[in-house]
Amino acid sequence: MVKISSKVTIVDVAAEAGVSFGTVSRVINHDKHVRDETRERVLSAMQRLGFVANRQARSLAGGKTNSVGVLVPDLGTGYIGEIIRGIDAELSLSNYDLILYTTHRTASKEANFVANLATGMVDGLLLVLPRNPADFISNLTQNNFPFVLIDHQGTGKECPAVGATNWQGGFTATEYLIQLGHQRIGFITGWMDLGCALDRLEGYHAALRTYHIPEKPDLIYKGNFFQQDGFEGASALLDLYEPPTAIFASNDVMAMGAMDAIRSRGLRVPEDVSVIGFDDIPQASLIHPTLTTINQPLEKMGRVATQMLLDLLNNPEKKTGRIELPTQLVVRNSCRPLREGQ
Amino acid sequence: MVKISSKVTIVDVAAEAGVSFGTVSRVINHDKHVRDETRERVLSAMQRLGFVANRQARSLAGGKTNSVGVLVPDLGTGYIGEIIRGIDAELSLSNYDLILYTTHRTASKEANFVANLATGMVDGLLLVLPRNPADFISNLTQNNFPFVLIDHQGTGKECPAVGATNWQGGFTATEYLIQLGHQRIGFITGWMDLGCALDRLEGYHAALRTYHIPEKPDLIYKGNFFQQDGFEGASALLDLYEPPTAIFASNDVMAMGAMDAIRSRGLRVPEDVSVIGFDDIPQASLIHPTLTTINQPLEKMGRVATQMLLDLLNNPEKKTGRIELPTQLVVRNSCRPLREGQ
DNA sequence: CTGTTAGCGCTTTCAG
DNA sequence: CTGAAAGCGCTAACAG
Repeated sequence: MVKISSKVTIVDVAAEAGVSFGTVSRVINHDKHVRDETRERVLSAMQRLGFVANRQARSLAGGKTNSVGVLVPDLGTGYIGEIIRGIDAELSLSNYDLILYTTHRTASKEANFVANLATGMVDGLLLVLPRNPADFISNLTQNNFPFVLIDHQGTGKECPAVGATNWQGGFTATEYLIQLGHQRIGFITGWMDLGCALDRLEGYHAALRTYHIPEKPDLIYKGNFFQQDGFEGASALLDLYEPPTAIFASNDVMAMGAMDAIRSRGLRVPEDVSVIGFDDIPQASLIHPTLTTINQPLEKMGRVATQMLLDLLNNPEKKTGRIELPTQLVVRNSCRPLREGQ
Repeated sequence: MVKISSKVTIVDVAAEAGVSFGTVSRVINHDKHVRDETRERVLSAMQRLGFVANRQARSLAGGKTNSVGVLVPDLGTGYIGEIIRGIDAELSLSNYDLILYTTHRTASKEANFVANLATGMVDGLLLVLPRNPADFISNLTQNNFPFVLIDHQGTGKECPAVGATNWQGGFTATEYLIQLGHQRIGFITGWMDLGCALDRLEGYHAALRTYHIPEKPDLIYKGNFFQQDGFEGASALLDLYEPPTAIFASNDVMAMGAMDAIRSRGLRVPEDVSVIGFDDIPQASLIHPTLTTINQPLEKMGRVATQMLLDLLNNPEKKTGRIELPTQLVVRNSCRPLREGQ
């Protein structure tokens, strides 16, 4: 078992191996200019003494921290958890530590965070769904500080980011509903300040147009990604003179809200109204009926973003743009073909 | 806006303020031995230059890192997310950073983690649901390394930990069902290696005894906290010659599995079978019907544990034992009174 | 109260 | 290839 608080330093190792501590440092840093025999001797000394390099000291001297900061808005939903899971997985492969900052969606926190950043606490940054990234992007870019945005539509500027094909997902979901025979398809939007919400809506529009289905503005309800919006949206849609036979919610949480609204009116899902979501969060397969939705590869997005960042850390000059990972239709039990006369 | 990568050091500040850098250090560390006027001068100089102390250096020199490590098994469920949320909230109040380690429930990761620990990466440790804490506890205790366990039954040793009143929760849930008129109450256990699972079962037994309801071993199904166990457990229970009229699952996820099993047999929740869970995870209120359950104050547990740790960090000698936070019945829609002749 | 002097443990030149 | 020396930015005695 590894002993805790082993205060073995390179000096101890050097003594044990009979070399200068500079040589030990070289071995630690995989410097080529060490004779194999010497390296072996040092390595075995390290082994014997149970040496573990002191990160603090390495950072101070070397000017790097070996840890990346991850800024997330929240931890409540499984959504973000999935992304972090991916980040963590990739990071643990590369000897970087993960320092987590939560903004709780407040601007003051974000500022505080930037200050921390300035401390040189981390070598790079992973920004998950930043609230208003514009503020930071220019600052970060100017200072040439490595960072990658996750799941946020770029603000026009070219900067490293990973997202999902939201437009395609919106299209696919709508198309699926159309192919099931639905024509009156309600849509509950996400928070329209976010590019992803916009793209999903665009995808919906495009599918409608592709299949020559008349678009009715009434069928679009403006939500904000919260469950309550789903409930209210579906309620409003069902109150229409010609209510939709299917509802496409911009995220799973709203889809759940919609399902509740539908049932609270004595209707059934999917018999009376089909519901499709977006995200494929873990609970999508846990609810009843299980939710048909568009899968966003959250975990993978975390991984890819991390890879991009590590790459950036190694080649600071490297230019990288936005990467979009494919979304995918996941058919479960919340949608069914339109019945006769419905 | 705070400038990034401001390389201002205490030396710069000292020059700007016209004092020695030692004095600046004193100001940073809230040392009382500084004349107010001097302090002001330094403070304003810091302000002007946008000084931010370098954590690495402070750590190296001062022997502390100003960050606490949080070890979690996983991030998939909202369960852990809630706890982290509490930890994060409390930590952000105290200028400590949170370094997250995920074990993914593998022993090798835990070992790796201990090694990291040895590096002196963190000042203290928050261990969320450790897999086999016995290995670490002795090691940590021997080295007098500050740590707090979260939601794990102590292994008999007295050590700082926070948990919930699982026994009480088990009792309350069962009692609630009994008061609704149920007599045949099925129980799906959690992973019995965990103290919390055991306690919940004990609570169930106690309630039955208290109300003089005969205990039938058949009504207890051994699960492992996974949804699948809930499904299989409920299926098995419903296959009994005298099936239960209510099912108490040791956690919400299994309760959801149970609900699925019930419905897949054409029965309804709660009309035909009542279901109660444990935890009150976020999705408990999102599913249909909403789940009646026992609330565990996850977020608060995180907060309290963090407070304990910070306390420990300040008074290393302080002895603290296990703290149990109250669980609470949350009545929603998955239970109803027993009908005549049921 | 404040300046000075050692390091903390390691990376990086710069000589050999 | 390897040793020696100079810091990284800060804390913590120790003198005044």
